[in-house]
Order: sequence, then structure tokens, then C-alpha cells
Amino acid sequence: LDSQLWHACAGGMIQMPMVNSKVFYFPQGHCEHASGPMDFRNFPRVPSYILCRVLAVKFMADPETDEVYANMKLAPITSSEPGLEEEEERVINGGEGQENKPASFAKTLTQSDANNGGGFSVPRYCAETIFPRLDYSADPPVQTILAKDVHGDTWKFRHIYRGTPRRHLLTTGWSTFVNHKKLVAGDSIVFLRAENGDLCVGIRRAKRGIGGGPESSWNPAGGNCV
Amino acid sequence: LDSQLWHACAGGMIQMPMVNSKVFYFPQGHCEHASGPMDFRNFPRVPSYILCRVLAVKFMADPETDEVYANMKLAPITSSEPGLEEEEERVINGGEGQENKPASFAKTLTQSDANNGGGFSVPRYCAETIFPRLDYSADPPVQTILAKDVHGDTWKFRHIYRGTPRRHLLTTGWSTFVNHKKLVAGDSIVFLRAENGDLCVGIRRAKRGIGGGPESSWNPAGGNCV
DNA sequence: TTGTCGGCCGATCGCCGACAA
DNA sequence: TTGTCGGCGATCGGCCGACAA
Repeated sequence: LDSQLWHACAGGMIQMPMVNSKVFYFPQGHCEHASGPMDFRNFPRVPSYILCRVLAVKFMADPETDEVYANMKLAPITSSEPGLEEEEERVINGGEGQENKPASFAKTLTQSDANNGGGFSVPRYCAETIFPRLDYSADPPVQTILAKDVHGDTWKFRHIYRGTPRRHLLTTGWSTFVNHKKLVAGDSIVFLRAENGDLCVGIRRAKRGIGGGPESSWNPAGGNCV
Repeated sequence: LDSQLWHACAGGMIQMPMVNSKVFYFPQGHCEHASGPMDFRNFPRVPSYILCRVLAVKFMADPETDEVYANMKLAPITSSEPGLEEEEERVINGGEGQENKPASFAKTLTQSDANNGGGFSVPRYCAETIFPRLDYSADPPVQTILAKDVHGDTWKFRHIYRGTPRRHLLTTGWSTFVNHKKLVAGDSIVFLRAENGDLCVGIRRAKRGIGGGPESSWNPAGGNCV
């Protein structure tokens, strides 16, 4: 899985440590994330955190849901090990340099995007910045867009600029995508222009937690250009 | 799972031994059935067959495909055990007495049954023998039919007698059934009238073996009233 | 008796601009 | 700028009798 697309799907709040950097591993946090709350007072010999060196990082995506996650290989660091202190805070950010991140855009799906008539309302900024340039001399301006998902599968969309006032829309192909990915209002879609010019598409599922609560509507990178 | 419906789905060629009867157990046959061809010459100490007593028989159906199978508990018989010779050939036939089998009917689905317009052409014999009696004074004669599948789920069909010449058809509800069960032309459907009067419905998948061969078109009970 | 076909009608899908937030 | 709505044309599902095997 492409690291750039992975980061675009994960969102701007997610930072991944580089291989060979040092991290703290929290056994209780890992355990709770994997299988729910657990009382670690029964295991007093498990330390609350362990200093580790990152041996490997693998960017993954769930074959069913497209949700991204990572596999990391960690090794505990003995206190005598020579440190590479200056490397500790390095992170993989999807691009090489600081401002070399590829352009990407995330939008949370509205009811109209997910339910109605099978169309997707494309924010102008996304259409003009991420999508291939549209020939505005045509009437109406229209083109076919190809986008690769996290599995490398290509999706075809009809991109048209129409209506009064004019706006960008994805029409034919959009509902197929929505149905196949089982998207609902509240889920987000991510468009990304890779360095080689390819257009990529990823998704972020809305939090499905019972109750949901106000925190589930707080989206670290939702609706904003990364 | 009801033993009568199980036998109707399994077909007339399938006979199940009664509990306490004696059977021969073939290890190689069992193994090949479960996991494919195997060379038993590597295991010369495994006998080719073992005389056993049937301790239990459980009639099952795959929750996904509805295909029926059985779980049997066998115990090897020591040669010194007193035999109940007269019981050896008793089988469970789904009914109690000899001619007490419930009426059932199997039909292999045609292209028209599986693909076209969502209807099912009901052979006259099935409609008149298995289905509830239709009121032929109405014009057209029509009724709603309820049928229980192997899981106990009830399916609703519109049964109508129309056309020139007149014929029995299942219309509304049929395509839902076909899609849900993923039936294709060549699969079979079994209707059965249980002793309590309930109508039941089961399915037999067509052989999907590679090549198929002529033997896959030879259906022990297909198309015939059992 | 029943498998397949074309006709046809109604439901749904999905593209559209109007309008307003 | 863009979310939602009603309109409406195209497509599809599915019920029908005709016809022939």
C-alpha cells in the first residue's frame, strides 16, 4: 500500500515513526485497542511502557472495509544500547521533505452524496486542486476520472461542471462506488494526487461507537485540505 | 432440522442408518470426502473398513448454502459383542412406516426459472399434490403460499394459475428467494408437505465440479415425485 | 404440459436545474 | 459555494399471454 495514500486516509493527526527510531510501547493501550478494557492490576509485572526500537513498519488496509492500519515490529531497547538520540522524533509523513506532501482532500459525505440520485457534490477546491484539469471551453465541461483505491483497483467517475450556479459533480460511477464500499452519510472520502500524477481515492469510516457522542463529530482532518 | 425435509433435500438415493444399527466405516472414503484424494498406502495400519455401531445421527444443513449433511457418532464393535443382527439393515427414511413418507417434489430449475422475469413454472403435479388447494372458481385462481426452509425461515410466494394454456406459476416472492439463495439454472428446488400440513422448501445445488462430466447431469431423484 | 420469448407497465435509478442556506 | 429538493427521462424488474417443443 502506497505510504502517501495511507497517510491521506489515516488523516493529519496520525504520525508514524521511522524505522530505527525509538518509541514507547504501551502494553495496556495496545491490549485495550485490540480487545477492549482490561484490568492490568492483575499483572503487576507488566510495565506501563517499554522503550523500543522500531524494526519495521508495514502500511496495511483492511481488504473488506478499506480502513487503514499499520503493522509495526518493535524490539525492547536495553539501557546499555548506544542511542541515536537525534533520530528519535523523525516520522514518516508520506512525503520525503517537509512541504513535499502530495495534495489531498477529504470530504465527509452528506445525505445527498450518500443517498440521493447517485451524485457527489465536489467541493470546488478539490476539483481544481486534485482532479485533472477540466476543459472549461466545452459545454458543459465534462471528463472521465480514474482513481485507484487502496487495493490498486481503479474506479471510473463522470466529472461534470454544470448547474446554476455552476458546481462540480461526480455522476455516473459514483453510486456504484458508494454501494460497493458500503458508504453512508458521515463517512469521508479522500482524494489524493500522487507524485506520479495518478489520482487515488480512499475512505474513512465514521465512528460507529454506540451513542456516538459529540466527540464522534470532531474530525481531525475532515473537510479540510491536508 | 426436520428429518423429513432433510431426506427430501438429500434425495431418494440417500439412506441413513438408524441409531444402534451396525455400519461399515471406510476411513479412506471419509478422508477423501473431507479433504480430497490421499494415498493410504503410507498408512498400512489403517484398515480399509471398520465395523461400527451407530451411536447418534444428527441431521444438519449448511447455514450458508442450505446443503444438507449428517453428523454420525460411531463406535467400533468388538467381535465378542452380542449382535442385534436383525436391526442391521434398518434405515431412517424420513417417515415412520413404509409408505408413510410425506409427499415431496423436486424440480431442476430451468433458465426461465432462474433468470427470466422472476417467475417459476410449477409442474402441475407439484401444484396439485404438494401445494395447498387452489380455489379454481376465482379468475384467475391465485393464492399466497408460505414455505419454511431448512432453517425454519418462512418464504412467501404468489401462486397463480393463468395463461393459455393454463399453468401454475410462482410470481411475486420467487425472485427474492432465488437471489437470496443464490440459485442458478441447474440447481433444484424441493417442495414438501409435512405431516402437520406445513409446506416446506429445500434446495439441491447442482454439481459444481470442474468439467462436470456426464455424471453430473444424472440426478437420482431430479424431476420425479418422490 | 411447460420452456422460452416479446410485449408492456410500473418502479426505481440517476441526471438535471432551481433554490436557499 | 454547495446541500437539498422536485422533475423527469431512461432503464430495469417482473407480470402477462403467445407459441411451440
